[in-house]
Parts: sequence; C-alpha cells; structure tokens
Amino acid sequence: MPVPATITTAIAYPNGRPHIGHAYEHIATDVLARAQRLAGRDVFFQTGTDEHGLKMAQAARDKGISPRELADEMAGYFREMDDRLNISYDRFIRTSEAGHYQASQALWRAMEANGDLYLGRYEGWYSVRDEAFYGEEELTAGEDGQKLSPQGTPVEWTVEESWFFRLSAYQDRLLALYAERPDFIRPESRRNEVLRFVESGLTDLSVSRTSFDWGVPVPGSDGHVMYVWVDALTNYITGCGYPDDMERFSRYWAEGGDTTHIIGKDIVRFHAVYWPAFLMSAKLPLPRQIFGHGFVLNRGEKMSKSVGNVADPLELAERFGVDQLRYFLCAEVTFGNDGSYSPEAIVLKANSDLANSFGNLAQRTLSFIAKNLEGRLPAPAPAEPDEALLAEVRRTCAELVPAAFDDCAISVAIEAWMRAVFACNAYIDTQAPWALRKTDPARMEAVLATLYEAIGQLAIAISPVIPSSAEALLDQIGVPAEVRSYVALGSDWYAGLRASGFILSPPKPLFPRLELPAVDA
RNA sequence: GGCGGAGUAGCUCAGCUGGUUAGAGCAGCGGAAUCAUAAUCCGCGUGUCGGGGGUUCAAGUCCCUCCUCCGCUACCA
Repeated sequence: MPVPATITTAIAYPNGRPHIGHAYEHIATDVLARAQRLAGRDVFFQTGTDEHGLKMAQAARDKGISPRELADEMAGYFREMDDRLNISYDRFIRTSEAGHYQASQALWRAMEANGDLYLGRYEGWYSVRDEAFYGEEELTAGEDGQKLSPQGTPVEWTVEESWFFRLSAYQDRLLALYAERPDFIRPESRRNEVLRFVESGLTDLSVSRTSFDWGVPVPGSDGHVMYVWVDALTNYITGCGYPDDMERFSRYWAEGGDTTHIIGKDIVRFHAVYWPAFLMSAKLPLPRQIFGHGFVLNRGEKMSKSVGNVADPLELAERFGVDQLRYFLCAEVTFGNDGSYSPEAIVLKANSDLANSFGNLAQRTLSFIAKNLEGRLPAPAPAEPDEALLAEVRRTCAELVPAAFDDCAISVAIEAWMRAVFACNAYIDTQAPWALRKTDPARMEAVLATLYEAIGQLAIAISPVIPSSAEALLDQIGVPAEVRSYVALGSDWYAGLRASGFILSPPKPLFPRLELPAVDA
C-alpha cells in the first residue's frame, strides 16, 4: 500500500481578487492530486488563504473595514474560484482560523524550546506612512536630502524590538538536505538558485513584528505578532492535524512521507530555506518536494493592474469552458517554465486537441455505433491491428501518463495522451468501419469495439485535467465508476458492460468548437 | 557587479551523460477519405541549432569569448 500523499498549493495572499496565476497554480495542483487519487493513493489536498500581515491590514484600512472583514470577503472569492474551476481540495484553510493560531504558536514554542528564537533588535529605514522597512539601496534622496522610500514617503532610521530565528545555525543542515535529496527543490533552475543563496551564508531571520497587530500573537510576548511567513508556512501542518490530532498528523505529515508543495517560483526561498529550517528546529518531518512553477503571462507580458491586462479566471472559464481552460493551461505551459496565454491560443488548443482530435474521435465512433448497431455494444474479435492499438493506448494510459503526472510533468503527460488519440484517429481511418459495414460486419464490430475500449481508457487517463468532461463521457459510455482509475486500467470492463446489455444513447459533441474571439483589443 | 538559466523550423517548444541524413505540435501547401463537431488520415521543412573561435575521428550537445533576453542576489507577500 503506497504511503498517503499530501499535496498543497501555496495559500493565496488575498489582498486582491484571484487572478489567472492563482487559477493556474490551483489547477495544476488539482491535476496532480487527482492523478494521485487515480493511482490509488490516499490524498490530502489543501489550499487556502494567507490572511495576516501588513498588506492585508493596509488594504483593509484603505477600504475602511477590519482586516478580518476583508479576509472573510476575499477568502470567499478564492473559494468561489476553486469551486468554479473544479478544484478538488480536501481542505480550504484560512490562517485566521483559531486552530491555525494554536498550530503556529505550538510551532513557535517548539522552535523556542530548541533554543532557536531570541529577542533582538531590528534596525532599518522605516517609513511610518508605509509601515514598512526598506533597504538602503531601495531609497532615493529627496530635494532636501531627506531619504525617501520607493513610494516617495520619508523614512527614518528605526530600531524595533524583534524576535529572531537562528537561521544561520541551519546553513549546513540545509545544504546537507539539498545534497542528500536532489529532488527536494524542483525544477533544477530553482534548486540552483536556492543552493547559491544558502551557500552565500544565512543571517538570522526577524520573525516578529510590533508595528501592527494583524497576525498570530507571539506566545508570552505582548505586542509581538509573528512575521507573516512563519504563520503562513505553518498552514501546511495545521491542515495535517498539528498539534492536536497527531494521529492524523502521522498519516499526512509523516517522517518519510510524501508531501509536495506546489508554489510559484517567486516564493521558493520561503519554502525551500525557511520552512525546512523551521521544521528541523521544531523536530518535525520535512516535505518531500518543493516545486516552483512559472508564471502565466498575458501575450508574453507580465500581468499588472496598472497595465490593465490582468485576466479574470472566472471570466475565461465562463467564456471558453472550465475544462478548456484547465486543459489549455496544463497542455500549453511546461510545468516549471513560464507560459503565455491569449484568447486565440486557448481557442486554438481547445479546438485542435479537445474538439477535433479527442472529442471528434469519440463522436464519430459513438454515433456510428448508435446509428448502425442501435446502440448495442459491438462484439470484439481482436485482430493484429486492434491488439496493437489497444496495447499502445493501454501503455500510454496506464504507464506513460501516470508516470508523467507523478513526476509533475503535466504537459508531458498530455503530449503522451495526445499521441494515443492520434493513433486512434489513424486507426479508424485505416480500418474504415464505414466501408466494412457492407463488406464485413463482424470486422466492423471488432474495430468499433476496439475504439470503444480505447476511448474509455483515454477518458480515464486524461480525467485529472478535464474532470467533468471525462466524467460525462465515461457516464455516456457506461464505464463503471470502480474502474475509473489508473490501477484498474487493465481490467476488462468492456466485456462486463457488453454482457450487461448496455445500450449506448446517441452521443452529443463533448467539446463544442470555440469561435475565435473577435479582436478584443 | 556576482551567480545561474535561456537563445533550435513562421509560432510554441523537445533534444539525458557528444555519435546514423536535427525532431514534435500548431500554422502553411498537396493528396485521400466522407463515419464524425467541414472534424479526420497520408505526404511535404536546403532550419548558418544567437555570432565568433577551440577541443575531438565526431558538437545543437564540451571549453573560451561576444551579443540578446530572463531569474536569483534575504526580512511586502
């Protein structure tokens, strides 16, 4: 029995509404989680929102509401996005939950007990108006010689009492970890950056703030709240039961367990350096892998509010379809690299792969059966080409695709799947059942039976990416729920289904062809 | 500045530790077929593998150098 798999997105910082980048991360993670479930794993998939910190406090103040009110509102948008995009999370965690405060404080105490926390002073250029510290190199000089923040507000040298985490003590252990487990940080390029960063020397980390109070209180230290990353990272173990439900914890956050954090490349350091150091300090197990994915760019350009090219994922889903959007992002973007999106690209990809290749394969096969056999399932009589096709499809669906998903190589899995779809279309053209209809009805049935089975396998294989479409197709062709998994792909459901007297209803197209968008500026 | 990555067909990219005539998808052109969502199938690429130099029997694949782009270079998250 394989060990349980814990898989997480980063928790989103909800000082604004979700954008396509959040959607991308959640979709990709969902695909990986669904693939693990199909592989028979016990999966715990967590996502959520990271609600503390200065920016949230500021955003709330700007809107004239409390941070908690803002968090409630924003968390709702994120959850709505996840639900709309068919994200199969098991837990949507919010860092403002009471249980999370307990977990964060328990982690804090554990680090403190290990001697890694000490009270010190944080000094730097502080802007009262921004409520933020800035580095010397970020400052500009005003007219009168006054130093100014990047926002143009005056800064002054300020000393603030702060708790520090003895990160410097973990340099060697972290380097040993990276050396021992080359796959701890992926992809390779991110690993190199982290290695270089840690090799260059680590300084202790300021882990508390006194300048605002929207955060988890530091236990036994009035006026201090935890640095937001300390409590944000803790979300992963909160969701696994820490510290109260250690039975659950031992299942989903075990030593030698299989935890994967899917995160954006911009926050790799927090996950690959701070987080394992915190866990080592608290004597808790480490995740197995940190995967830093790339960004989705709008026509090759970074999205920003000021440019006004921020894509609303729900709008895209509404316009093109949830599965079409999911498929596009997974197929078009090599996981780990940046990718580019445009309405034309979505339409092109969805039409060519889903509507024309796979959807039409199903449609032409199923409608042929519905018309010519009145929906009765055709009798198999495997000849060489049939066996060759099924062998290829089975190898793709039961081996290649799951292996690629397991390796977080989402687009590779889809490419393999597409090759099998192409093979089916080539097969149907070569065998030409429409010609066999008059010349050799038995052979025609054998061809159709082969295709029927192949289509079922293909639908199961791709279901993590396009879950609702795959499910609709599998329902349509009567594939029993219990064989819809990678582990059951070898089972002969077709014979049983046929013996049961299943009648195929006339199919309707699975993926409507999308129209190329009118020039939308 | 330091460190790292990338520059391969019109477009998006694959090419692991160097080895047969450099590949895939999309787009384009030609043909076939007509079961199907005018979808499908077959065929078609003389690409200076960013420029230059070098190592080697052999380099997209290693070394040097130059050009361009990107990332990291710690306390906003």
